[in-house]
Amino acid sequence: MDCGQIFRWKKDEGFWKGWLNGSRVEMRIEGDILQYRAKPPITEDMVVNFLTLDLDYMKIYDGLPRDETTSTLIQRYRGLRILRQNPWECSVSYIISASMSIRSINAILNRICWAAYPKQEPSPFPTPQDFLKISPPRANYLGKKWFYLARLANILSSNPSFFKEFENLSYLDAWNKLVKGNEHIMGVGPKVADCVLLFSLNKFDAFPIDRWVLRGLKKFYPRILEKFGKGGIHESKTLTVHTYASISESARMYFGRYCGILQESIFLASRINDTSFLQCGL
DNA sequence: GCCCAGGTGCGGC
DNA sequence: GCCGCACATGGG
Repeated sequence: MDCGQIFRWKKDEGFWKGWLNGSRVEMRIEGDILQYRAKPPITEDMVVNFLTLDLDYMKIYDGLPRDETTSTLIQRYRGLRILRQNPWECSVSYIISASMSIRSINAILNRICWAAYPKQEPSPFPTPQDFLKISPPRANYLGKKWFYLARLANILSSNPSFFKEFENLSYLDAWNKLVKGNEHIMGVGPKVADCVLLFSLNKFDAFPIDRWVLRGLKKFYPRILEKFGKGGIHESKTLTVHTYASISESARMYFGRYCGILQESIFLASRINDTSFLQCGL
């Protein structure tokens, strides 16, 4: 809930509190029991869907490779799940996320929500229509990103089912459409596209590669990267679309159909040495 | 002040 | 196609 997959959830009095389909939800785990508190528009099916309780993670783990590193990661992060987010909110979050710290992303998203609905506290995430009504908190706030968010909001208000078109596509078709096709969204590059596909469009074979995952692959799975040559991939330089797609494909070949689920473990394991991350308490 | 954060679009070769 | 750069924000 607070490691950067989804944003704006807070732990308070033992409950994780956040938003689901525009309504307030609180949840916690007591022993083996998952409890949630929510009002009528929220159904149990929604909670089940949000937490991907329909997925059999034990079966998914069984399908992952048997090497020692993978086994260790599975053990260490057992219980870590992919959350099914709203595609619009997810896209906004990750368009903003580019080259930002997770803390900043949270702060910015909270600010946008408050700007849209200042009377509600805490504020839900704005609909595309309501996003278009707000003006940036100050001049040039977020720079070009603000413009990208407005473009996306415009697309969605004229075509609310924009993201539905991606549901029946294979991962690769969806990714190509988002990154290169006519459906390209400004601000959505190779990595953000993977996050949107994995976290909101059911593409569990998406494998987002950010600086942490790249470091993690280098450290934990050097063989996956070896075909790119020694020192062929420099951390400080951004990957070209071609190289990105190639590494992503290698990961998919090695980890299989649910590589996206293991990706989250690699992300966390890679970040665990980072001091700013230690404050998260994971 | 300087470096680093869940990268991307753009212009110059 | 690849490379280098600007780009906002906020914490260490």
